[in-house]
Amino acid sequence: MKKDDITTEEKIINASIELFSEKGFDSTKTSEIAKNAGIAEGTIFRYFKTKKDILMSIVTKAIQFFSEKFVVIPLNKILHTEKPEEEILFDLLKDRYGMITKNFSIIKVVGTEALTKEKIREKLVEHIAIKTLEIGEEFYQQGVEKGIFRDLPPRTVVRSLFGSIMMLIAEQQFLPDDKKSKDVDNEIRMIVEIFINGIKSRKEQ
Amino acid sequence: MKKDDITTEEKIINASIELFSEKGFDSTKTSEIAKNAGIAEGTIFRYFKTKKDILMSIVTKAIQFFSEKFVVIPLNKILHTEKPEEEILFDLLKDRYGMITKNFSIIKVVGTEALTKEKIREKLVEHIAIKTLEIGEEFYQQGVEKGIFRDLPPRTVVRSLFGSIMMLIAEQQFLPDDKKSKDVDNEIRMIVEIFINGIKSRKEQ
Amino acid sequence: MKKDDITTEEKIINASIELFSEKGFDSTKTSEIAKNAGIAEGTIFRYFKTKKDILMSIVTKAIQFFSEKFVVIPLNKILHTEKPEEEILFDLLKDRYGMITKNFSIIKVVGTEALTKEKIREKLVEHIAIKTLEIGEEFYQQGVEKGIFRDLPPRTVVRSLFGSIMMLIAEQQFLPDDKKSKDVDNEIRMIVEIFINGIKSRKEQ
Amino acid sequence: MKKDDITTEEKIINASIELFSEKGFDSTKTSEIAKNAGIAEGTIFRYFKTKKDILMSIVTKAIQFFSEKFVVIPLNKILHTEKPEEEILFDLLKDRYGMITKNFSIIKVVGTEALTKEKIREKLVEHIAIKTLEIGEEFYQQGVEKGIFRDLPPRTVVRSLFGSIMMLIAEQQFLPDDKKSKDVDNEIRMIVEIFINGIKSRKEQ
DNA sequence: CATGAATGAGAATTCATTCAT
DNA sequence: TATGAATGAATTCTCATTCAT
Repeated sequence: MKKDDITTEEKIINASIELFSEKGFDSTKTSEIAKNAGIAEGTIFRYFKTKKDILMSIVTKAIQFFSEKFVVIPLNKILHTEKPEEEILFDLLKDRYGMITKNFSIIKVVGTEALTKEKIREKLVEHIAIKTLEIGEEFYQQGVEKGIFRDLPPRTVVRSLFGSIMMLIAEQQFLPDDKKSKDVDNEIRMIVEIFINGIKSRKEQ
Repeated sequence: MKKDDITTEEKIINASIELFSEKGFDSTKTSEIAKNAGIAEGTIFRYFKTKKDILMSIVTKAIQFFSEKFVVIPLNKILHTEKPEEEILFDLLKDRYGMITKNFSIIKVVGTEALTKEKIREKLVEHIAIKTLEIGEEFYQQGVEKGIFRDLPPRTVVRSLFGSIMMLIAEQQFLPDDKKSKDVDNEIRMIVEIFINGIKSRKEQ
Repeated sequence: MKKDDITTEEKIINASIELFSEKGFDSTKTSEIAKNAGIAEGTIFRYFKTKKDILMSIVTKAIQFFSEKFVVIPLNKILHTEKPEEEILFDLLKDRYGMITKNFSIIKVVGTEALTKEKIREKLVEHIAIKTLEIGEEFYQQGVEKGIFRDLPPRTVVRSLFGSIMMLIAEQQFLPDDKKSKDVDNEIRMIVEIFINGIKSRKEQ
Repeated sequence: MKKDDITTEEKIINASIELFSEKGFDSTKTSEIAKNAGIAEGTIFRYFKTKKDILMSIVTKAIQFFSEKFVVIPLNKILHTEKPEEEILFDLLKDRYGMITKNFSIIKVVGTEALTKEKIREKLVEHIAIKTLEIGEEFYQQGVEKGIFRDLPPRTVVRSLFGSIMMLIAEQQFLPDDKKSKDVDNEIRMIVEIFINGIKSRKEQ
């Protein structure tokens, strides 16, 4: 692996992700992709038959990547650990938070396209959303069986927790600096705490 | 005022919302808007200088509409009621859920544009996001003062609850029928319950 | 003749002359003509089949008007007077200058159109240019016969004098105030003087 | 540098000058420019952002070109010569006549635009009209100082002579062949003669 | 393989003209 | 007769894609 070992195809993909996430697919011109990638416009079409193929390549790679990261890896973590559930949850969510944040550009691209393209939405739902929920539900069920968690509808629990984390990510991505939380680690910890213990005052119980 | 009193401008706006939300702004042709609105293509430009102006009009109207619905109205509901907090929350979230679901097309349009357009994002954050959070935080603080809620960071609590509801909405909008929850009312009730009581087994306490 | 005795057709013509001379025929929209004339856009087409017909009407009227003013009237003045030639010339040119200046808008319109429209140019040449030259030449010939003027090619003399006056008009119309001559009467008098006596120093003779 | 070294941009400019001068800017379609230039319509917009930019490019280039030809070059001719004034004038005017006639298309384009566009008119006045007058006045003043010319208002003299030449050009450009002068050289010579000696019969003096 | 000028199909936009009221 | 909203043909302009070098 030499230093400049980035292929022309990768240059195109990277430039495209950056521009698509900034301005959207349709508003990004192939001339801009070329300039951003440091290549000639015509060169793009030696690697991708059409502009749409670039998008599809990004989407396909992203779904593969995230389906692996979200689905395969956590399974092992969850099943083979002795830590308390609160810790497991914190680790898991922090890991997810980091991964989503690090790859936010590509997620924005895929997510935006999913809004209007049935096919992409279906793949996203099938390969990531459903499986992620299933793993979460599995984890929750184990807790229920161990008597750690109450016997609530797992889907509802998992979906809600995931929503809380997504909202934290949205806040960090879209709010101006002076409006967003500073200590993300602590935010994640608080979210887990709230989920586990609820917000009701102890006096009430 | 005759029976079919829908102005040409409204026809254009409605057709545009439908198409923009389905296919996105750029992929929607003005010829399609015209056909969908049942008017000639040229007529569009008597009402909107450019295609982009249609989008801007939709966004502006939407922000006005939702800023009123989300910000002004709930304040009264929250401050002048004697119901238990759990009921207030349920009513409020159900109301929000209904409103978002009913106007999902327009929200999709505005949301999608906000992803790539700084200006729109700023307006959305300023007029809706921040204010909605503030009202939620106000409500939570009152509960804390009354000793009903624990003294947790209000922003975190509100954001998490809002995220949970948004995820329910996303599920309902994007998952295929066989994968999504059937009884939304009950889902909302569960979400409130989880938030208030947490998921920890009673035995643990 | 009541005060507001200006017909709708005249309103359209006047508004059109003003706008055509300011912005050109093609750049003037019928909507602007209507607004300027204080009528509805559709009304224009009750009086003129097409926008081009307005222009043609203006051009035709203008050619009629100027052909009368330039050709018929001066003939009499020239033939039935006892004043010295220098005075006749001054009177004639001052009269022409005033008429052109007063009607400059309409002349600008007709002139501009003549540049690109063969038909209009032909009419202008036939009905005004040639006849004006002929009258001038006739006047000059009389002077030659009387021994007042040298026997020079009449066309050259008349054309040159007319050019000098036109250039004065151009200066007055197009130069900024601080660059143009103040005393037009005197300018005309000077032009006549130069033509009659030349610019050569007397010492030289 | 190959034989047919005319750039695409030049093709567009040349085709545009030809068409604009024939039919006017607004009546010339970009499709016609493309056909006339032997290129695809879209190619035009690789070189000029808008159709108007073609016009502006022509105007700018023309003003530069003529300001150089009219202002810089003649100064030297006038100041460094020993010929009699009549000869200098004839040479100068013949030179101007040739240049204007050769570039009449482009002058027609710029002139027409100047009639309706303040900005262009200002540039034309500032860079060409005023300077040309100044040079003429300088030349005349020298003659006055040498005692060759009478002490008349230089502006009036120069403007009038320039007007006479312009009218000759107009005649040549716009009158039908059978109506216009045949021997232009002689016409120019006559104009100079008339200016220098006037039209008054010698007997009168 | 890379280039970038040229292409042309397709989209947005303009505006004179029509016509129901 | 006057109106002005609606029309749609005509035009400008965009940009992904091609292809000769």
